[in-house]
Amino acid sequence: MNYWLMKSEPNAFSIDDLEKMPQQTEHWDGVRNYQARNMMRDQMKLGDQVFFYHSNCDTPGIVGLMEVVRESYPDHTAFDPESKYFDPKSSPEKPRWFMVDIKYTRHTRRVLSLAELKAQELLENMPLVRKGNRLSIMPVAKDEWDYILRLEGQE
DNA sequence: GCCAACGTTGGC
DNA sequence: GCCAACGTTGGC
Repeated sequence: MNYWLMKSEPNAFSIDDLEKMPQQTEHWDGVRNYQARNMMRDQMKLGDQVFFYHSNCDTPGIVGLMEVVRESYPDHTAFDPESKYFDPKSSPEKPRWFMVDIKYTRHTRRVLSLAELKAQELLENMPLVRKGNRLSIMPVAKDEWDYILRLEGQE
């Protein structure tokens, strides 16, 4: 099993929005970065566990847990000229962009802020806390995953 | 293939 | 709102 972290701006789509979706499930569309796409397309598997991260907000940080419930398939928003994610270079015959389906598991008991994560020596190798990293999807090592869940239990 | 210009991300 | 860090684009 793999572990991941996925970012979303809560203004656009928050953990609360995900919880309210039918089946508490939504497709993770709009990824337009090749590195992120490749991980999603090639490595995200059914049952993989995912941290939901709120970016570009008052307190950026991990706010919940989710699970991959459908492996990658073409991102149809790329085919829609009305969509802000439209990409004329992607077509149903030759899709360029992909998405997975994600299901809500739970909120974390508290927000694990970026500031708190940055203060953890054991997390210093996470791309998340490294300067200039802009990946919207990134792998999380199992020991990092476990460490963060233990951190959640502390006040 | 190089690289300047430009656009985006995202913390602060 | 600012700006650093990147990624992408396109002229040459």
